[in-house]
Amino acid sequence: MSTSGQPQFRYTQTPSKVLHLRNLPWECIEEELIELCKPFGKIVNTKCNVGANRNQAFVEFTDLNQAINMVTYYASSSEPAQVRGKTVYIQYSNRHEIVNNKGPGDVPGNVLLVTIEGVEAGDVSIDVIHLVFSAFGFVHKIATFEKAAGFQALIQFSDAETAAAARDALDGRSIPRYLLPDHVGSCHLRISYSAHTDLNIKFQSHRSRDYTNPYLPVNPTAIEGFAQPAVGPDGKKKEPESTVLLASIENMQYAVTVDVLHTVFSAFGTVQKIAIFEKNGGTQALIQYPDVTTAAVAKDALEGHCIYDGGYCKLHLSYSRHTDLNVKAYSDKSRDYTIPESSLLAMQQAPTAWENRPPAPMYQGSEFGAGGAVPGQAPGGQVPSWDPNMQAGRPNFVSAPGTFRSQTYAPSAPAYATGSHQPNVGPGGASPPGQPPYYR
DNA sequence: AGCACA
Repeated sequence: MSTSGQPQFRYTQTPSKVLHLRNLPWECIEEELIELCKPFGKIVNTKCNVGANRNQAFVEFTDLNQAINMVTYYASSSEPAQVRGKTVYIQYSNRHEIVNNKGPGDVPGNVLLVTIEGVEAGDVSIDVIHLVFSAFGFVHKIATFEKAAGFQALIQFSDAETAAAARDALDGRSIPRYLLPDHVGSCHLRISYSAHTDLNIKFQSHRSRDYTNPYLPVNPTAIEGFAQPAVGPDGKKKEPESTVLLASIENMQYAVTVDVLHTVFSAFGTVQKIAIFEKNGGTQALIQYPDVTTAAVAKDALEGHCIYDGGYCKLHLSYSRHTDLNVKAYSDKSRDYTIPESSLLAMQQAPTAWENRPPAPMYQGSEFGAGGAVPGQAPGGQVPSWDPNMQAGRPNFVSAPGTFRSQTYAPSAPAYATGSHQPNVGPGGASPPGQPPYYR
């Protein structure tokens, strides 16, 4: 018989060596928490920018007495605890240790993963993204893509400091309205760190840009308005050949594993990579061969055939627009047979290859083979997994009014619409190169 | 200004 259902009342929480701090400035950083708390004892862990407004934090002392000292001190002090001039409210946390202090997206790096909420890929041009983020320093590269979380961009800066300045200033903010199409409501930026350090941009396109290499070839199929469906002599859509086959598995009464597919497709040559994913309620797989010829042979030989007798697991094959799959070397849904098993552990730091697709204008979807290090998708900052959402693309890609050729780069930075009230620019005292935006 | 979500 406990009274566990009883709510915690104010001022009656049991002491904990973990303190809960609230009303912090939203740009508060760990160092400021430590500065505030260390007079009372040793801090073993912190978690800042907690909550939807990022204005809460947790601080964990080595022992309970230190936490009690801090709480009692400020309970009777005439000077309230402050960070950046804001009064900070301190109480015991209802937990006794800080768990999971750093997720993958919290490990600082020079590449930001930006999720632009509430927009479609066509709503925010890469030039707008470039403009917004250039306020904090030279943007080396940008890659955009769509996945379940929404429209996302990886933005590469020179260093982690510049990236952090951009993140601190823009996370939770909106892109200024005048930079967006009228139909876009709000578009909040959610920014975390990517595990990438150097994006591999193969082409300048409406989805990717390498500003360090202006001579990088333009991918003509990736320019808005240029792409037209490739049509064969018979008037049907023509699929360009590829080393990567897309297999749709029909009537899948039995589990089809990576190993099963490897066995089936190895009959025609070396299988380099396999990825299995769900698409529209069905199961599909991508199978990569070293050359187009092998892929063509396998495609013709297996098309319409069943993996198991009795019409089970019938294969329908087409060429994928992927040219090089970016898959986890070893998982239950994917395999990279080109990676020696001995080096699987070293794969942890392997960079993502931003693969371009061959000229395949009927696919207006992403030309990239992988997503970024999305929290929850690439735990521990490991190699991002191949993203099944990339496969089908979006046939009805909405054209953005500005193509990348006609877009000019305004030298001045935009103002940011925000509900907050921070007059400050250049967070943390660091003065970013370029023109910092004003916030109002 | 009121408790983290990988």
